[in-house]
Amino acid sequence: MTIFEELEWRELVADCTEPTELQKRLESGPIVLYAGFDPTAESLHVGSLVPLLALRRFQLRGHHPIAVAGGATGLVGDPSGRDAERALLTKETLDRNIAGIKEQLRRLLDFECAGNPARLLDNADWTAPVGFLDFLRDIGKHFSVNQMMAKESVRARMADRESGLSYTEFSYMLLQAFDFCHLYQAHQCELQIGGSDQWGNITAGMELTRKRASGRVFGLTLPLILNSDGSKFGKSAAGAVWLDARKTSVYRFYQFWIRTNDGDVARYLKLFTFLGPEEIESLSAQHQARPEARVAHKALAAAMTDMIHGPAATAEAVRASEILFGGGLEGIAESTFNEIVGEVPTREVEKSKLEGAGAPLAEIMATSGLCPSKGQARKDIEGGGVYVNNIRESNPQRHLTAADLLFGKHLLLRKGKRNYTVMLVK
RNA sequence: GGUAGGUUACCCAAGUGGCCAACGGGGGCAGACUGUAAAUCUGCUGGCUUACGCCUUCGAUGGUUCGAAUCCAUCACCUACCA
Repeated sequence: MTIFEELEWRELVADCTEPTELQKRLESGPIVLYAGFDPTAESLHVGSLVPLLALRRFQLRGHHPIAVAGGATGLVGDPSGRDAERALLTKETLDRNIAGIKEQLRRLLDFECAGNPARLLDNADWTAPVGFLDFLRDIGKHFSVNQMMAKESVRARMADRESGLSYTEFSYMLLQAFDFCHLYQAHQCELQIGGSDQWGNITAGMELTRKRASGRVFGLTLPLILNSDGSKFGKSAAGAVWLDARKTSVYRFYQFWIRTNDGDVARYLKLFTFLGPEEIESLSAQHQARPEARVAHKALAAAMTDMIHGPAATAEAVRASEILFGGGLEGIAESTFNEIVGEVPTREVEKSKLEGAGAPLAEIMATSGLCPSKGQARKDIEGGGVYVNNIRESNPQRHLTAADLLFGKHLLLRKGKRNYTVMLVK
């Protein structure tokens, strides 16, 4: 299977310029390719994994990947796929975001391997030194406003009278086009990959490269991942699922994948893991035979957590999940329980609160963060959605005392099926 | 600069003097059924309160009124048309 066939099999090709020519080029020898990552937050999220892993897939086949951090483009803001003007990021925020993202890119690509190590570049390096007048003359001259207006990202915003489009964002595609052209000239980069919303930016870059450097380059876009029910992939109740363990704990990250819809598991194994056709076939078959065992879900969650957080952290997340979803807590050993402390969100509570008559369960639920307010906590308790040490507690008058503590210092609070918090008494 | 329209809860959106903490939809949370799935059905969805009830909220500020999301004035922001 060639790299292109692999991408097609994984359903990773949304669109591609001159597919036949590109395939020929890919088979004729290693190619330099790049993908850009916008520093809109200090961490990448699971959605950004698609292009990033695509770079890695190319690297594994001997090609030369370049990850570009958008130090320059991030200052301007990409209008693609956005229905409203972005707030400009401050330079300080941007610096912090870029630093965070660079670190994550470093972990997922191989920068050390012999032959085709990955490279990490920042487009501010070649964009910042260019003066405005030079940019207008050298780059702007190659662009037709008529064509720019026809691009989907621009047209959508022009059509939407409510939001409009600032000159700043309108210019974004020139910056990204300049990147491609620069990378072609400086690093012989012949292919840009990106999300399907990047199509307009990519083709703009191809055109500029052709006009300005007489270079023939290719573009390939990856699909926007949607859940089978049409909702956006990568959003959980708490918001985006981040790669940074400080923003999304390892346990939550693992749980995110575990809870994948049945209809999506096989597809996600192809999209996000490095498992081959045989392994994925086998997992799918096992899932079909015994869906309740969720073998494929576990394989997906373990593979992803391992990829992002490493094997040791994965083992802990798996273990914590087994304990919490494995049944009751009766007879559980303290050492076993301790494995979930810290893995699951953990909060502290004053020991004095639980003395005497104790503290109202509703209040503890609110301070645990599981319920947004005491009133809501009371409603949740009455509705049967609250569990203390994994036993349902439906009396809103319930008070918690020292007698409820596990091992003299812990409370395991749960709301709904899968939201846990450990309270640590101190 | 002129004219017209708009700003309501997480989002969309109804409400044009008291029956408004504010219709409806979406989203979210919870329950039932299950398999930590999907679909379906049910409840909840400003805060405090066991409850009666109290408090804060309809762009901002001030005013009219027994009473304002609703009327008036000023200001801010958004949109369209004109210049």
